[in-house]
Amino acid sequence: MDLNTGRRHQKFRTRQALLVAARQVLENQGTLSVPAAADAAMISRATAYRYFSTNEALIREAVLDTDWKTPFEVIGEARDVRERVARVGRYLIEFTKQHEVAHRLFLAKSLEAWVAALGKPKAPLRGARRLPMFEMALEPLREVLSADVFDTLLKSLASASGIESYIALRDVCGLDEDETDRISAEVLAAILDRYMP
Amino acid sequence: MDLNTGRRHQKFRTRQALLVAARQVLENQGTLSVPAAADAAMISRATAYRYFSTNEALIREAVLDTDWKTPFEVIGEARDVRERVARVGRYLIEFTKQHEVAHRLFLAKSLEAWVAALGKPKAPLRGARRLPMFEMALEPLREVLSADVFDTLLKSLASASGIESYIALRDVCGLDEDETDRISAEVLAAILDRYMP
DNA sequence: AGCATAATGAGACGACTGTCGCAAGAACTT
DNA sequence: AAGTTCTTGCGACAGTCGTCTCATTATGCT
Repeated sequence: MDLNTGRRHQKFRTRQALLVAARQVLENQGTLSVPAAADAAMISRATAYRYFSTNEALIREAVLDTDWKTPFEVIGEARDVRERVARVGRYLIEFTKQHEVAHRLFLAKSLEAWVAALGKPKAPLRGARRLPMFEMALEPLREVLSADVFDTLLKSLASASGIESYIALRDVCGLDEDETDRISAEVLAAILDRYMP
Repeated sequence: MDLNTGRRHQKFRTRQALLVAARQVLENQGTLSVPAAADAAMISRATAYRYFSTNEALIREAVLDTDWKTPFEVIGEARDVRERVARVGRYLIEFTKQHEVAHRLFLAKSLEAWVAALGKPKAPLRGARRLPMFEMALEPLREVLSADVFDTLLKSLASASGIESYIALRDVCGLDEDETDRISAEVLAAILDRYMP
Protein backbone atom coordinates (compact mmCIF):
# COMPACT_ATOMS: atom_id res chain seq x y z
CA MET A 1 0.00 0.00 0.00
CA ASP A 2 1.43 3.29 -1.09
CA LEU A 3 0.75 6.04 1.40
CA ASN A 4 1.64 8.77 -1.03
CA THR A 5 -0.96 8.13 -3.67
CA GLY A 6 -4.63 9.08 -3.65
CA ARG A 7 -6.93 8.77 -0.69
CA ARG A 8 -4.18 9.97 1.58
CA HIS A 9 -6.43 11.20 4.37
CA GLN A 10 -8.16 7.91 4.84
CA LYS A 11 -4.87 6.08 5.06
CA PHE A 12 -3.47 8.65 7.42
CA ARG A 13 -6.42 8.29 9.76
CA THR A 14 -6.38 4.51 9.99
CA ARG A 15 -2.65 4.60 10.39
CA GLN A 16 -2.84 7.07 13.23
CA ALA A 17 -5.66 5.13 14.87
CA LEU A 18 -3.48 2.05 14.82
CA LEU A 19 -0.52 3.83 16.31
CA VAL A 20 -2.58 5.42 19.08
CA ALA A 21 -4.20 2.10 19.89
CA ALA A 22 -0.82 0.38 19.90
CA ARG A 23 0.48 2.79 22.53
CA GLN A 24 -2.60 2.24 24.66
CA VAL A 25 -2.37 -1.52 24.41
CA LEU A 26 1.28 -1.48 25.33
CA GLU A 27 0.56 0.72 28.32
CA ASN A 28 -2.44 -1.20 29.57
CA GLN A 29 -1.50 -4.77 28.83
CA GLY A 30 2.26 -4.60 28.99
CA THR A 31 2.55 -6.31 25.64
CA LEU A 32 1.71 -5.66 22.02
CA SER A 33 0.75 -7.48 18.87
CA VAL A 34 -0.69 -6.39 15.57
CA PRO A 35 -4.03 -8.14 16.19
CA ALA A 36 -4.28 -6.59 19.65
CA ALA A 37 -3.70 -3.11 18.28
CA ALA A 38 -6.22 -3.77 15.52
CA ASP A 39 -8.87 -4.84 17.99
CA ALA A 40 -8.19 -1.87 20.24
CA ALA A 41 -8.48 0.46 17.27
CA MET A 42 -11.61 -1.35 16.10
CA ILE A 43 -9.95 -2.01 12.80
CA SER A 44 -9.98 -5.28 10.94
CA ARG A 45 -6.94 -7.44 11.41
CA ALA A 46 -6.50 -7.75 7.71
CA THR A 47 -6.33 -3.99 7.41
CA ALA A 48 -3.92 -3.67 10.30
CA TYR A 49 -1.56 -6.12 8.65
CA ARG A 50 -1.73 -4.05 5.48
CA TYR A 51 -0.14 -1.21 7.41
CA PHE A 52 2.20 -3.03 9.76
CA SER A 53 3.15 -6.42 8.48
CA THR A 54 5.26 -7.22 11.53
CA ASN A 55 5.06 -6.64 15.22
CA GLU A 56 8.48 -5.10 15.00
CA ALA A 57 7.45 -2.34 12.62
CA LEU A 58 4.44 -1.47 14.74
CA ILE A 59 6.46 -1.13 17.92
CA ARG A 60 9.09 0.94 16.23
CA GLU A 61 6.69 3.42 14.72
CA ALA A 62 4.27 3.51 17.62
CA VAL A 63 6.70 3.90 20.46
CA LEU A 64 10.36 4.08 19.59
CA ASP A 65 9.99 6.95 17.18
CA THR A 66 7.97 8.87 19.74
CA ASP A 67 9.84 11.41 21.83
CA TRP A 68 13.05 10.60 20.00
CA LYS A 69 15.14 13.72 20.10
CA THR A 70 17.43 15.03 17.42
CA PRO A 71 21.18 14.96 18.04
CA PHE A 72 21.11 18.72 18.43
CA GLU A 73 18.45 18.63 21.13
CA VAL A 74 20.48 16.10 23.07
CA ILE A 75 23.91 17.60 22.72
CA GLY A 76 22.92 21.23 22.87
CA GLU A 77 25.68 23.77 22.99
CA ALA A 78 28.25 21.64 24.75
CA ARG A 79 31.71 22.02 23.27
CA ASP A 80 33.68 19.55 25.31
CA VAL A 81 33.67 16.20 23.54
CA ARG A 82 33.52 14.31 26.82
CA GLU A 83 30.44 16.21 27.79
CA ARG A 84 28.86 15.72 24.38
CA VAL A 85 29.41 11.98 24.44
CA ALA A 86 28.22 11.76 28.03
CA ARG A 87 25.01 13.53 27.13
CA VAL A 88 24.32 11.13 24.30
CA GLY A 89 25.05 8.16 26.54
CA ARG A 90 22.78 9.44 29.28
CA TYR A 91 20.03 10.16 26.80
CA LEU A 92 20.21 6.68 25.29
CA ILE A 93 19.95 5.03 28.69
CA GLU A 94 17.17 7.34 29.77
CA PHE A 95 15.23 6.74 26.57
CA THR A 96 15.68 3.01 26.92
CA LYS A 97 14.36 3.06 30.46
CA GLN A 98 11.45 5.26 29.51
CA HIS A 99 10.23 2.74 26.94
CA GLU A 100 11.80 -0.34 28.39
CA VAL A 101 9.03 -2.78 27.53
CA ALA A 102 8.86 -1.57 23.96
CA HIS A 103 12.62 -1.79 23.59
CA ARG A 104 12.74 -5.32 24.91
CA LEU A 105 9.88 -6.47 22.73
CA PHE A 106 11.36 -4.75 19.71
CA LEU A 107 14.76 -6.30 20.24
CA ALA A 108 13.21 -9.72 20.75
CA LYS A 109 11.27 -9.46 17.51
CA SER A 110 14.34 -8.24 15.66
CA LEU A 111 16.34 -11.22 16.82
CA GLU A 112 13.64 -13.64 15.78
CA ALA A 113 13.35 -11.94 12.44
CA TRP A 114 17.07 -12.38 11.93
CA VAL A 115 16.79 -16.10 12.60
CA ALA A 116 13.75 -16.44 10.37
CA ALA A 117 15.57 -14.67 7.54
CA LEU A 118 18.61 -16.92 7.72
CA GLY A 119 18.37 -18.59 4.33
CA LYS A 120 17.07 -15.47 2.60
CA PRO A 121 19.34 -13.00 0.89
CA LYS A 122 17.73 -10.13 2.80
CA ALA A 123 19.80 -8.10 5.20
CA PRO A 124 17.45 -7.29 8.06
CA LEU A 125 19.69 -4.63 9.66
CA ARG A 126 17.93 -2.66 12.34
CA GLY A 127 17.62 1.08 12.50
CA ALA A 128 20.84 2.61 13.75
CA ARG A 129 19.72 5.85 15.26
CA ARG A 130 22.49 6.06 17.80
CA LEU A 131 25.20 6.22 15.15
CA PRO A 132 24.35 9.68 13.81
CA MET A 133 23.89 10.84 17.38
CA PHE A 134 27.35 9.79 18.47
CA GLU A 135 28.72 11.02 15.20
CA MET A 136 27.54 14.50 15.96
CA ALA A 137 28.89 14.28 19.48
CA LEU A 138 32.29 13.40 18.09
CA GLU A 139 32.24 16.15 15.50
CA PRO A 140 34.97 18.18 17.27
CA LEU A 141 37.31 15.24 16.74
CA ARG A 142 36.57 14.87 13.06
CA GLU A 143 39.61 16.85 11.96
CA VAL A 144 41.80 15.64 14.78
CA LEU A 145 41.56 11.91 14.29
CA SER A 146 42.17 9.91 11.17
CA ALA A 147 39.06 8.68 9.42
CA ASP A 148 39.77 5.10 10.47
CA VAL A 149 40.24 5.90 14.11
CA PHE A 150 37.20 8.13 14.10
CA ASP A 151 35.12 5.29 12.74
CA THR A 152 36.49 2.81 15.24
CA LEU A 153 35.70 5.17 18.08
CA LEU A 154 32.20 5.74 16.77
CA LYS A 155 31.42 2.06 16.48
CA SER A 156 32.95 1.34 19.86
CA LEU A 157 30.71 3.85 21.55
CA ALA A 158 27.67 2.55 19.70
CA SER A 159 28.42 -1.02 20.72
CA ALA A 160 28.58 -0.14 24.40
CA SER A 161 25.37 1.86 24.67
CA GLY A 162 21.69 1.61 24.00
CA ILE A 163 19.36 -1.25 24.69
CA GLU A 164 21.92 -4.04 24.24
CA SER A 165 24.28 -2.63 26.81
CA TYR A 166 21.34 -1.92 29.09
CA ILE A 167 20.18 -5.53 28.89
CA ALA A 168 23.63 -6.80 29.75
CA LEU A 169 23.89 -4.53 32.77
CA ARG A 170 20.43 -5.27 34.12
CA ASP A 171 19.84 -8.90 33.25
CA VAL A 172 23.35 -10.32 33.26
CA CYS A 173 25.07 -8.19 35.88
CA GLY A 174 21.90 -7.74 37.91
CA LEU A 175 22.46 -4.05 38.56
CA ASP A 176 19.85 -1.57 39.73
CA GLU A 177 19.00 1.59 37.83
CA ASP A 178 21.56 3.82 39.45
CA GLU A 179 24.40 1.39 39.05
CA THR A 180 23.40 0.90 35.44
CA ASP A 181 23.66 4.61 34.79
CA ARG A 182 27.00 4.80 36.53
CA ILE A 183 28.67 1.89 34.79
CA SER A 184 27.34 2.86 31.42
CA ALA A 185 28.82 6.33 31.81
CA GLU A 186 32.14 4.89 32.95
CA VAL A 187 32.38 2.59 29.98
CA LEU A 188 31.70 5.33 27.47
CA ALA A 189 34.22 7.59 29.17
CA ALA A 190 36.82 4.84 29.13
CA ILE A 191 36.33 4.25 25.41
CA LEU A 192 36.48 7.94 24.59
CA ASP A 193 39.57 8.55 26.70
CA ARG A 194 41.45 5.86 24.87
CA TYR A 195 41.20 7.81 21.64
CA MET A 196 41.28 11.37 22.89
CA PRO A 197 44.44 13.18 21.88
CA MET B 1 9.47 -33.49 38.06
CA ASP B 2 12.37 -34.21 40.34
CA LEU B 3 15.31 -35.71 38.48
CA ASN B 4 17.04 -36.83 41.64
CA THR B 5 14.43 -39.18 42.97
CA GLY B 6 13.71 -42.70 41.85
CA ARG B 7 13.63 -43.93 38.29
CA ARG B 8 16.64 -41.79 37.46
CA HIS B 9 17.76 -43.73 34.42
CA GLN B 10 14.47 -43.41 32.63
CA LYS B 11 14.41 -39.68 33.18
CA PHE B 12 18.00 -39.35 32.12
CA ARG B 13 17.36 -41.15 28.87
CA THR B 14 14.36 -39.12 27.80
CA ARG B 15 16.14 -35.96 28.83
CA GLN B 16 19.18 -36.83 26.75
CA ALA B 17 17.03 -37.80 23.80
CA LEU B 18 15.36 -34.43 23.93
CA LEU B 19 18.65 -32.56 24.10
CA VAL B 20 20.14 -34.50 21.20
CA ALA B 21 17.03 -33.96 19.12
CA ALA B 22 17.03 -30.27 19.98
CA ARG B 23 20.54 -29.87 18.64
CA GLN B 24 19.62 -31.69 15.45
CA VAL B 25 16.52 -29.60 14.90
CA LEU B 26 18.42 -26.40 15.44
CA GLU B 27 21.06 -27.50 12.99
CA ASN B 28 18.70 -28.74 10.30
CA GLN B 29 15.86 -26.27 10.51
CA GLY B 30 17.63 -23.20 11.78
CA THR B 31 15.09 -22.79 14.52
CA LEU B 32 13.88 -24.57 17.62
CA SER B 33 10.76 -25.12 19.68
CA VAL B 34 9.83 -27.58 22.36
CA PRO B 35 7.24 -29.34 20.17
CA ALA B 36 9.73 -29.60 17.32
CA ALA B 37 12.32 -31.20 19.57
CA ALA B 38 9.69 -33.53 20.97
CA ASP B 39 8.63 -34.68 17.53
CA ALA B 40 12.22 -35.16 16.42
CA ALA B 41 12.91 -37.23 19.52
CA MET B 42 9.66 -39.15 18.99
CA ILE B 43 8.57 -38.15 22.45
CA SER B 44 5.15 -36.90 23.38
CA ARG B 45 4.81 -33.15 23.56
CA ALA B 46 3.31 -33.37 26.98
CA THR B 47 6.37 -35.22 28.18
CA ALA B 48 8.72 -32.78 26.53
CA TYR B 49 7.05 -29.91 28.33
CA ARG B 50 7.48 -31.76 31.59
CA TYR B 51 11.23 -31.51 31.11
CA PHE B 52 11.60 -28.14 29.44
CA SER B 53 8.71 -25.87 30.18
CA THR B 54 10.10 -23.07 28.04
CA ASN B 55 11.89 -22.75 24.78
CA GLU B 56 14.52 -20.77 26.60
CA ALA B 57 15.46 -23.55 28.98
CA LEU B 58 15.71 -26.03 26.14
CA ILE B 59 18.05 -23.86 24.11
CA ARG B 60 20.24 -23.11 27.08
CA GLU B 61 20.70 -26.71 28.10
CA ALA B 62 20.86 -28.16 24.61
CA VAL B 63 23.27 -25.75 23.03
CA LEU B 64 24.62 -22.99 25.19
CA ASP B 65 25.93 -25.30 27.87
CA THR B 66 27.63 -27.44 25.24
CA ASP B 67 31.30 -26.76 24.59
CA TRP B 68 31.29 -24.08 27.26
CA LYS B 69 34.78 -23.98 28.64
CA THR B 70 35.85 -23.35 32.19
CA PRO B 71 37.59 -20.08 33.02
CA PHE B 72 40.81 -22.01 33.47
CA GLU B 73 40.64 -23.59 30.03
CA VAL B 74 40.13 -20.18 28.47
CA ILE B 75 42.67 -18.20 30.42
CA GLY B 76 45.30 -20.87 30.69
CA GLU B 77 48.60 -19.88 32.17
CA ALA B 78 48.60 -16.26 31.09
CA ARG B 79 49.82 -13.94 33.81
CA ASP B 80 49.36 -10.58 32.17
CA VAL B 81 45.94 -9.22 33.02
CA ARG B 82 45.55 -7.66 29.61
CA GLU B 83 46.18 -10.99 27.98
CA ARG B 84 43.83 -12.78 30.37
CA VAL B 85 41.01 -10.35 29.69
CA ALA B 86 41.69 -10.44 25.96
CA ARG B 87 41.44 -14.22 25.96
CA VAL B 88 38.10 -14.15 27.72
CA GLY B 89 36.81 -11.51 25.34
CA ARG B 90 37.93 -13.46 22.29
CA TYR B 91 36.43 -16.63 23.65
CA LEU B 92 33.07 -15.00 24.32
CA ILE B 93 32.88 -13.62 20.80
CA GLU B 94 34.01 -16.88 19.29
CA PHE B 95 31.50 -18.85 21.32
CA THR B 96 28.74 -16.47 20.35
CA LYS B 97 29.56 -16.84 16.67
CA GLN B 98 29.79 -20.58 16.93
CA HIS B 99 26.23 -20.83 18.23
CA GLU B 100 24.90 -17.61 16.84
CA VAL B 101 21.40 -18.83 16.04
CA ALA B 102 20.97 -20.37 19.47
CA HIS B 103 22.25 -17.23 21.15
CA ARG B 104 19.87 -15.02 19.22
CA LEU B 105 16.90 -17.26 19.88
CA PHE B 106 17.79 -17.57 23.52
CA LEU B 107 18.17 -13.84 23.98
CA ALA B 108 14.88 -13.23 22.18
CA LYS B 109 13.06 -15.67 24.43
CA SER B 110 14.67 -14.18 27.51
CA LEU B 111 13.48 -10.72 26.57
CA GLU B 112 9.96 -11.92 25.97
CA ALA B 113 9.99 -13.78 29.25
CA TRP B 114 10.99 -10.58 31.01
CA VAL B 115 8.06 -8.74 29.50
CA ALA B 116 5.66 -11.56 30.28
CA ALA B 117 6.80 -11.60 33.90
CA LEU B 118 6.28 -7.88 34.39
CA GLY B 119 3.53 -7.94 36.99
CA LYS B 120 4.86 -11.01 38.73
CA PRO B 121 7.21 -10.84 41.67
CA LYS B 122 9.61 -13.23 39.98
CA ALA B 123 13.09 -12.09 39.09
CA PRO B 124 13.87 -13.77 35.76
CA LEU B 125 17.61 -12.96 35.76
CA ARG B 126 19.52 -14.86 33.11
CA GLY B 127 22.55 -17.00 33.65
CA ALA B 128 25.63 -14.86 34.06
CA ARG B 129 28.43 -17.13 33.00
CA ARG B 130 30.71 -14.42 31.79
CA LEU B 131 30.98 -12.85 35.22
CA PRO B 132 32.98 -15.64 36.87
CA MET B 133 35.08 -15.85 33.75
CA PHE B 134 36.08 -12.20 33.82
CA GLU B 135 36.44 -12.44 37.56
CA MET B 136 39.12 -15.05 37.20
CA ALA B 137 40.81 -13.06 34.47
CA LEU B 138 41.01 -10.10 36.82
CA GLU B 139 42.29 -12.14 39.71
CA PRO B 140 45.78 -10.57 39.60
CA LEU B 141 44.13 -7.22 40.32
CA ARG B 142 42.13 -8.44 43.28
CA GLU B 143 44.64 -7.20 45.83
CA VAL B 144 45.63 -4.15 43.86
CA LEU B 145 42.26 -2.50 43.39
CA SER B 146 39.69 -1.65 46.00
CA ALA B 147 36.70 -3.95 46.12
CA ASP B 148 34.45 -1.26 44.65
CA VAL B 149 36.69 -0.50 41.74
CA PHE B 150 37.24 -4.17 41.09
CA ASP B 151 33.50 -4.71 40.91
CA THR B 152 32.96 -1.74 38.62
CA LEU B 153 35.64 -3.00 36.29
CA LEU B 154 34.15 -6.48 36.28
CA LYS B 155 30.67 -5.27 35.44
CA SER B 156 31.99 -2.89 32.81
CA LEU B 157 33.76 -5.69 31.00
CA ALA B 158 30.70 -7.92 31.24
CA SER B 159 28.46 -5.22 29.83
CA ALA B 160 30.64 -4.74 26.76
CA SER B 161 31.03 -8.36 25.76
CA GLY B 162 29.03 -11.43 24.93
CA ILE B 163 25.94 -11.71 22.81
CA GLU B 164 24.54 -8.25 23.57
CA SER B 165 27.66 -6.47 22.44
CA TYR B 166 27.88 -8.77 19.45
CA ILE B 167 24.33 -7.89 18.40
CA ALA B 168 25.05 -4.19 18.65
CA LEU B 169 28.17 -4.51 16.51
CA ARG B 170 26.61 -6.68 13.84
CA ASP B 171 23.03 -5.46 13.60
CA VAL B 172 23.34 -1.83 14.60
CA CYS B 173 26.80 -0.94 13.34
CA GLY B 174 26.61 -3.35 10.42
CA LEU B 175 30.12 -4.67 10.87
CA ASP B 176 31.51 -7.86 9.37
CA GLU B 177 33.05 -10.63 11.44
CA ASP B 178 36.60 -9.32 11.44
CA GLU B 179 35.63 -5.80 12.33
CA THR B 180 33.44 -7.15 15.11
CA ASP B 181 36.39 -9.01 16.59
CA ARG B 182 38.59 -5.98 16.31
CA ILE B 183 36.24 -3.45 17.88
CA SER B 184 35.22 -5.80 20.62
CA ALA B 185 38.85 -6.30 21.59
CA GLU B 186 39.50 -2.57 21.50
CA VAL B 187 36.57 -1.80 23.76
CA LEU B 188 37.62 -4.34 26.36
CA ALA B 189 41.19 -3.07 26.27
CA ALA B 190 39.98 0.49 26.69
CA ILE B 191 37.91 -0.42 29.72
CA LEU B 192 40.70 -2.37 31.32
CA ASP B 193 43.30 0.31 30.71
CA ARG B 194 41.17 2.85 32.49
CA TYR B 195 41.48 0.92 35.73
CA MET B 196 44.92 -0.58 35.41
CA PRO B 197 47.35 0.84 37.90
C1' DA C 1 -24.77 14.15 -7.82
C1' DG C 2 -23.02 10.04 -9.66
C1' DC C 3 -19.36 6.91 -10.67
C1' DA C 4 -15.05 4.39 -10.72
C1' DT C 5 -11.66 3.06 -7.71
C1' DA C 6 -9.39 1.76 -3.79
C1' DA C 7 -9.62 0.88 1.15
C1' DT C 8 -11.91 -1.76 4.51
C1' DG C 9 -14.44 -5.46 7.02
C1' DA C 10 -16.06 -10.04 7.92
C1' DG C 11 -15.07 -14.50 8.38
C1' DA C 12 -12.90 -18.55 7.55
C1' DC C 13 -8.66 -21.02 7.18
C1' DG C 14 -4.30 -23.68 8.50
C1' DA C 15 -0.55 -23.69 11.54
C1' DC C 16 1.53 -23.48 15.89
C1' DT C 17 1.71 -23.28 21.01
C1' DG C 18 0.91 -24.78 25.64
C1' DT C 19 -2.20 -27.42 28.79
C1' DC C 20 -5.10 -30.96 30.43
C1' DG C 21 -7.13 -35.63 31.73
C1' DC C 22 -6.88 -40.22 31.38
C1' DA C 23 -5.24 -44.59 29.94
C1' DA C 24 -1.15 -47.53 29.21
C1' DG C 25 3.22 -48.69 29.94
C1' DA C 26 7.60 -49.08 32.28
C1' DA C 27 10.45 -49.30 36.45
C1' DC C 28 11.42 -50.05 41.32
C1' DT C 29 9.96 -52.68 45.74
C1' DT C 30 9.16 -56.68 48.55
C1' DA D 1 7.02 -62.78 40.35
C1' DA D 2 3.42 -59.67 41.56
C1' DG D 3 1.94 -55.34 42.77
C1' DT D 4 2.47 -50.55 43.22
C1' DT D 5 4.00 -46.24 41.64
C1' DC D 6 5.42 -43.02 38.56
C1' DT D 7 6.56 -41.84 33.87
C1' DT D 8 4.80 -41.63 29.37
C1' DG D 9 1.69 -41.25 25.33
C1' DC D 10 -2.49 -40.05 23.17
C1' DG D 11 -5.83 -36.98 21.90
C1' DA D 12 -8.33 -33.11 22.54
C1' DC D 13 -8.70 -28.44 23.79
C1' DA D 14 -8.49 -23.25 23.70
C1' DG D 15 -5.79 -19.46 22.29
C1' DT D 16 -3.04 -16.83 19.01
C1' DC D 17 -1.10 -15.61 14.67
C1' DG D 18 -0.90 -14.51 9.83
C1' DT D 19 -3.19 -15.01 5.34
C1' DC D 20 -6.75 -15.20 2.10
C1' DT D 21 -11.16 -14.20 -0.45
C1' DC D 22 -14.87 -11.61 -1.42
C1' DA D 23 -18.40 -8.44 -0.41
C1' DT D 24 -19.08 -3.75 1.24
C1' DT D 25 -18.04 0.75 2.08
C1' DA D 26 -15.99 5.22 1.72
C1' DT D 27 -13.33 8.41 -0.98
C1' DG D 28 -12.11 11.54 -4.55
C1' DC D 29 -12.95 12.93 -9.18
C1' DT D 30 -15.75 14.42 -13.20
